[in-house]
Amino acid sequence: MGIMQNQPATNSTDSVSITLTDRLFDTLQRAIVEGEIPSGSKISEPELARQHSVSRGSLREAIGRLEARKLVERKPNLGARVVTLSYEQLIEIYQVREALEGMAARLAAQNMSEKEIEDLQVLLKEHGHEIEEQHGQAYFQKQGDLDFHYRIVQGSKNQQLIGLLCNDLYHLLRMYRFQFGMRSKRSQQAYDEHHYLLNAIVSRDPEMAELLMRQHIRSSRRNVERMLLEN
Amino acid sequence: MGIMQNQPATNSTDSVSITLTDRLFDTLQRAIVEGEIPSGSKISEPELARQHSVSRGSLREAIGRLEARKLVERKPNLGARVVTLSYEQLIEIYQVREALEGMAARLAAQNMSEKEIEDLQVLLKEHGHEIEEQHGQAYFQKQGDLDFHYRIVQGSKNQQLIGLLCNDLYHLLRMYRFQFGMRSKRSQQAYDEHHYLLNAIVSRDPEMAELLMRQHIRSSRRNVERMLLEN
DNA sequence: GCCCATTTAAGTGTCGACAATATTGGCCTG
DNA sequence: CAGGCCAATATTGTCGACACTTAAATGGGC
Repeated sequence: MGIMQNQPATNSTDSVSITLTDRLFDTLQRAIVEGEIPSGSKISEPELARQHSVSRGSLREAIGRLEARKLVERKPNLGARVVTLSYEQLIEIYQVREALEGMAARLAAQNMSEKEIEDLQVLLKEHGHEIEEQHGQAYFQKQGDLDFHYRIVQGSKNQQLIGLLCNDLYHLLRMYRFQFGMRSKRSQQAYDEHHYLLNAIVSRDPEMAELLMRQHIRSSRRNVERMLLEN
Repeated sequence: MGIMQNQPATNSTDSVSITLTDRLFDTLQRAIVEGEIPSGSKISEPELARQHSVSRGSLREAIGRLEARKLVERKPNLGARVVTLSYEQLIEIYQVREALEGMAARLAAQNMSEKEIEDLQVLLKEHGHEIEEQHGQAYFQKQGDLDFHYRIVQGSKNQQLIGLLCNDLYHLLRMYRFQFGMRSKRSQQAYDEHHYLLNAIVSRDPEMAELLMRQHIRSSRRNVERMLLEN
């Protein structure tokens, strides 16, 4: 299901021997991101523990990780609450993305393998077809955009960058998209921008790649600003 | 009946380190950053727990936070190891810093208050004096540089940015500085670059501020590259 | 009826113990 | 003597229980 499933670094050998806390963390993260556990609500440790049939200790470890990813906030002796989404915070996230993904694009233009670039071209072409078929309403804004960005980030080969974006920021962003119902309405433009960016990467032009990625994200941010001000 | 639980918090002047896990986390983080717990070494939960007179549960929560800050790596059923510092990873950190702090400088040029800017000018002037007095060997490279960057980041007013830089990256960087003995030898140049950057902020020129910050960090990275290649 | 102190309940922080998994050392076999 | 299988040990994962803090409820005085 999830395209950027959380598979911490060692994504090879054993996929079953995951610890209980890990599974619990994944479950809770998905529940929070998709709004199943409402934003801003308090988290009762005994209740959640019973509900998932785990010990409070394990649950607390999972909550700790959620806190590290800024999905919940915890105050001593007061408990944890799911983070409350605000307009300002969303803008902040876009600013951080602009900086980090801009750098990712720069590095990707230098470090992506020829095969990775080819695969990305194929992926982009598929996106184009889907937009034509569905007039850009369904798939693209939902998962395709993240897909494309995800590959660019991976292509940077910078583990620090990859960790920050794929582990910390993307889940927060996904949470906003779910709960604010952010359908983009500009799939065609986004597709074009992806195309230009990919061309810069094909040309191995880091400067241009960073520039285009930053413009792309800025443009996306402005779109969000407009959309939220309409409500 | 009562077991001696309460320990009147002797060692540090922490104002509000309420929970035990918090104190333990601070202690361990410092120990790791300063190399007291060697880089790459395995962390034995029973031993550390006994050594610090805490339960294994509390220790595990602290380790979990250290893992979130990428100071330790943990593999299921195998335990945690202090992260091993590598040349490549340090370069990666500098690339991330270039992106994030560049954005921070851009935002700081827009969002810093006049008073914050004045204070920063005072701080920079002090740095200048210290460089003259000590020929730039002691204080500046050690804390002054981080001090300056810290204020710029705060001045961005972007909480996401502040969190990423001051919580996640800052300690990793400090760890490298400690263990690689990174004395800069270019305090004068760094001071000049700080000066130019601050001028851009005074002029409220975001574009220029970001450009100068990125050049400053790139220059710092190249210096590190030279230094490490000499060994 | 309202306010404040005190008691009561609920929730979080911390601990020690048990179960599952990995590592060490010894023993047997070739 | 080497190498691999197996028991014994140590370490990690998980659990339930107790201590302390905060929130809620109760009751008495005005």
